[in-house]
Amino acid sequence: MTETLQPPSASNGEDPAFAAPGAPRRYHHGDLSRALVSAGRRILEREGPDALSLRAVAREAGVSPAAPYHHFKDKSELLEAVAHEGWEELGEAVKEARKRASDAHVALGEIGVAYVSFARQHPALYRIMYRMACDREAMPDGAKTQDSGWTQVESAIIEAGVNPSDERAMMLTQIAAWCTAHGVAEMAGFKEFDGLKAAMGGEQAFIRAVFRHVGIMSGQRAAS
Amino acid sequence: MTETLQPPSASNGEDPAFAAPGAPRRYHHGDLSRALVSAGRRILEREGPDALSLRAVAREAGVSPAAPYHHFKDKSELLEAVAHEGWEELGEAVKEARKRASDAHVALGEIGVAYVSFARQHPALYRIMYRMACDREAMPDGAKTQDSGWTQVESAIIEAGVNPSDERAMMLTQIAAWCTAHGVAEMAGFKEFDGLKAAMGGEQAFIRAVFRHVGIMSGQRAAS
DNA sequence: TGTACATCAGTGAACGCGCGTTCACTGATGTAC
DNA sequence: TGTACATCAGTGAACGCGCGTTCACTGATGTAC
Repeated sequence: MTETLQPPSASNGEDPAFAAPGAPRRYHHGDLSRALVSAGRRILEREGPDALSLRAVAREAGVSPAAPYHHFKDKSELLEAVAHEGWEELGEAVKEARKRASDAHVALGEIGVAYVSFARQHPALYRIMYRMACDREAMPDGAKTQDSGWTQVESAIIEAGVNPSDERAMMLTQIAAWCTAHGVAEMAGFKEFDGLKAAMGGEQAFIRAVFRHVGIMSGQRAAS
Repeated sequence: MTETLQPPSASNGEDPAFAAPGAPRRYHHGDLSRALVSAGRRILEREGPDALSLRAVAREAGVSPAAPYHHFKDKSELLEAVAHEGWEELGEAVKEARKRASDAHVALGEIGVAYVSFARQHPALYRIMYRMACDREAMPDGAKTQDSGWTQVESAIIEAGVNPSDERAMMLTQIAAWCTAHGVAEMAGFKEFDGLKAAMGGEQAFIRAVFRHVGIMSGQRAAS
């Protein structure tokens, strides 16, 4: 039995949490906390949000159902961690999009497209990110920390010409942007739109067109 | 035992499905199918979407867990029926809003506000309406029948000046309208917006302002 | 109008399942001397 | 450098629960004669 356990200086890479699937695992995992979160994401990707149970996550990580309790208070804390990672990556994508945008007037649009693209690439993850936010009826913490999507959008709005001391205009523009992006993100996959998507040469073009049509994200109304 | 059963000509109103809670029920229910749907809605209202199990619905309707199977193939068919009723009512609200709108250029805005108001008044119902739509990645059937929201919006778009034979513009405007409405509907409850809502004198005013800010729903861009 | 009988719409007990969580435990690790 | 021991991070069995669904059943209804 001890034969299957490896010494601390195992040869399976520097991060034992991501050892090769078949490789025997050490009794102490190394970084189970992180491994659980990424197991959760794998389940989301493969089986969707409804399959994301605590037991399934433990199973996927190759660990007993009780093990997660050494790292998370309960199931919801684990799910929050998964969602949090999602928001961080979404923030990263938004940041990149903003960097890419040549001028301030197209930045909001680029951000919107990046946002929706992320949601469409990780639909199950996005779903639980939002479900947890809706459950507490608040923006996710991860969306508002420094460098997060929220902050990025705030800067982009200012750069697009909204007076930053006009609190109401700032807030309304933020809200309008988020609502639009969320709406498009959740509905872009609907079959009804397949024809239009094809006619436009892909989903990316379709998303752009919807944003352009909505107006706000193109920047021209941002300074209303 | 037979004493608690009533003859067919019971005195508890014409619709036996909605008899007074305490009143003894006949063995044959009368309209269990409908009673189950409204029991489902009561559960949604009271306990939220996660509590909506088939057993809970049967319990709420005062019937054994097996009874629903005489009316619905399985759980999901029952949930579809609940969602369907939701879409019908939403369509009704949209229709009313359109009637109320004095001129074609404000109709889309009015529709948007009505849509969001419905979602906000029945958040749990709206949640499962949408969840089921997302599960099959398509607009709900109930949204597209005659007199439904979809049809109403279509007409409103035409009246607002979009050329009905320009399929792409029609479709894009439809999509933009739905995405926006959905986004606002799901996010309007977030705590972050409480301050702004209060400053504006209520949620209704807030919703209107967001739509105005987004642009599309005010009609001025509908004829792009 | 009364009776026999098929059909309808319920009952309630049971099935197997996967879930979240707890518990006493044990192997592995790291620190003090 | 070696040893004793506290602490950490796992195990695996068990708990009670509510779920969706099936089943043989039975009471109520409606129809044919």
